[in-house]
Amino acid sequence: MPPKPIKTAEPGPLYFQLFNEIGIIAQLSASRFERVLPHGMTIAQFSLLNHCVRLGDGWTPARLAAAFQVTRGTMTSTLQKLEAKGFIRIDPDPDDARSKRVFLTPAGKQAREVSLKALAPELAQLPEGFPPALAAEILPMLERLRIWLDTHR
Amino acid sequence: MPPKPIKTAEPGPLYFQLFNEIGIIAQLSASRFERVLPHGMTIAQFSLLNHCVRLGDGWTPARLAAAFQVTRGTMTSTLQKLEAKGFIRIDPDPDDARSKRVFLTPAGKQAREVSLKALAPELAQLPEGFPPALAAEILPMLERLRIWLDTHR
DNA sequence: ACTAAATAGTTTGATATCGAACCATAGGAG
DNA sequence: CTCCTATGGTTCGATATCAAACTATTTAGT
Repeated sequence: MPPKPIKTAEPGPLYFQLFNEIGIIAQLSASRFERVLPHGMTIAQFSLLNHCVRLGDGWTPARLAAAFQVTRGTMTSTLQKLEAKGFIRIDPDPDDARSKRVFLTPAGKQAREVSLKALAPELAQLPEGFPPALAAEILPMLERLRIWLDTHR
Repeated sequence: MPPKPIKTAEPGPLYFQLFNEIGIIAQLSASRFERVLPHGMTIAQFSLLNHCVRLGDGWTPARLAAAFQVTRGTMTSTLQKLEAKGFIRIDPDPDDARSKRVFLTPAGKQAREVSLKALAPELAQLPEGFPPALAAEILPMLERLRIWLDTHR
């Protein structure tokens, strides 16, 4: 049996631990948020409303699916839920008969506001355990990782 | 009513963005890993095998559920799948009649090896986009966040 | 010693998500 | 113009997960 090569370090376990931590944090934060969100409002639904408020609406479902890294099927489902509640309106795209456009309704904007208020106390107690400075520090690195994962499929 | 403290900035959006990135990375990495894992092997199953190899077996399902931050019901399901494939053995706990103990079988250890090998190429191309040094840098911060989220429910 | 509360594991019903198949439309290549 | 490929959206079946209810056992309080 060959002797173990003297590596600086095996990076495998490191990355594995990294993704493990990230997975657990995602799970913990999701369940935390969903607990305080108004009944029937899920993270996916709120995120979509939030996205449209912050970046403007009129997006196509396909672009929304890409933005949130979910399949188009999943996005169809999410949009149907939101439309059923009257939070969004889905119009045909005038330029492309295959496509559609998603618009917020006043009720949708209001639902987003309510959800935001419900989330606020949860976010407010976070800095005590994890200072905003730290969050600001790791955010660019996480972005970098996300972008790389996204582009290199 | 006390006057509003003069904040430097609203930390809300920052944290929101943080959890958003983390959620997307979790999703991307999970689907990435699951694509290369041997058929029928899920992240949850592999993680459990890996956990038992690295930290030793003989754990109770309840402790495993806590370690992976899933419900006991979910852990029951995962363990049943692994037991059906002959990758683990579940014995009664001699000290506590309510409890059980989970042990790896040789087949389980081997399945973990095979999965690890399947994962290796995926991990190997990661440093090009995200250097191990960066991973090592953010890992402690993520741990801190995870621990805080875990303890402060 | 007895009862109440906590804990371990399972089961059940609901749901969010995925992957694959499907149809309709758009855009090029010849 | 005609096909061929790419794209947008939907649907369907499978699955992993959760929350809640349930049984069995242990632990603690009185």
